[in-house]
Amino acid sequence: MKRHGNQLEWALHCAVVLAGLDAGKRLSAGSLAELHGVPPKYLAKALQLLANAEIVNSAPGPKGGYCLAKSADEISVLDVVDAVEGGEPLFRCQEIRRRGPCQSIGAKHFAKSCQIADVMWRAEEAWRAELARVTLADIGQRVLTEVSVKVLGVVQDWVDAQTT
Amino acid sequence: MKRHGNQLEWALHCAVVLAGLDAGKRLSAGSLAELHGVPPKYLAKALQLLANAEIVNSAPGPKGGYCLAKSADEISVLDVVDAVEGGEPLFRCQEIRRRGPCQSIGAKHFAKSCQIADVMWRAEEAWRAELARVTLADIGQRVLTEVSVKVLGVVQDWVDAQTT
DNA sequence: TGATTGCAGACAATAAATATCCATAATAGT
DNA sequence: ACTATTATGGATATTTATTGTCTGCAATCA
Ligand code: FES
Ligand code: FES
Repeated sequence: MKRHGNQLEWALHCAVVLAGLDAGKRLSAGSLAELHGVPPKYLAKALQLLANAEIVNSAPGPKGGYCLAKSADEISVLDVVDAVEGGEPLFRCQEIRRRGPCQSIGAKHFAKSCQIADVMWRAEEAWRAELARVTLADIGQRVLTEVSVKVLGVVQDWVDAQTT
Repeated sequence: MKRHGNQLEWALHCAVVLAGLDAGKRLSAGSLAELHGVPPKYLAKALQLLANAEIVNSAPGPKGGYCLAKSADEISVLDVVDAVEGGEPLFRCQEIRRRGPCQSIGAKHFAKSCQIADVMWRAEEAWRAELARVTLADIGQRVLTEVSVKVLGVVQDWVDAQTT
């Protein structure tokens, strides 16, 4: 089976699409999957993560589907990333400094975190800070000014057709 | 989102240990593996990546092993990360914006990169900048001041025993 | 020469990501 | 009340990435 891509990219795109939706309207997981050309059942899992994180609001039944749970300027890209990735760090330290000849040394001598992990985590904080600084509203803004009117029109028409 | 494997932690620790080595001395892959309590044959793969990236210098035969290829203040943490992870980006965009109802639109309408990928890559640049700012010498410095003398002594003695 | 070590590639095992399926519950329209 | 639509959560299968091992070869040193 074809390799489709990653949940994070899907979730971010869905979030931005939902941010551009008219108030009161919703899009189903199936519609969002078709729009992005990804497997519907699997995308539904990603959307569930967003729903659990209270980034999107879900409703079952006909006319159900997803919409943003709060205004687009209250949702950062980091919120979406953490929701999908479970907030796990990029760098995972397994405390290898305690092994080998050091494994007999008492834990009290290793109070602080490893200096190497420190560096990696500081960098990760810089990454997160950058993601926290951008909201879905910011991206929506840029999309409106930077994406060609042709693409914008096709997507808008298609979304309108789905939400009638 | 790509997460970092354990090889990175191993490689970083090895690099810092080599940075603290007396001039002219070397440590074998087996010794470094024992010091960190990791599988020797697999650690050797990581060390080969560092050697290919010309971060460490390798020598075969008895008295062989690894030492830094340049001075510790010329090697950034980013250099090691890129060597081990192959310089691949954390966020991989699969251009899902071109699928679904948009797939019939000509490629010329999609000239620039996706606004979402832009955000992710800007954040990644912040991460890389932070890693580029720190050198092995910086870490060595911090280790000397922050790690307990007990641990420092055990490691130093053990390294001395390996390099006689 | 024999022992030690790094190198490269092939291979096997394990973990993680990707993808599907199903049973259940909620909702809207009839 | 009935049906069609949709989200949810769990179970499961499939594919890919990571982790780990093995072997043959070349370089080095005593
Ligand atoms: S022990 Fe994990 S990064 Fe040092
Ligand atoms: S198409 Fe890949 S991030 Fe938008």
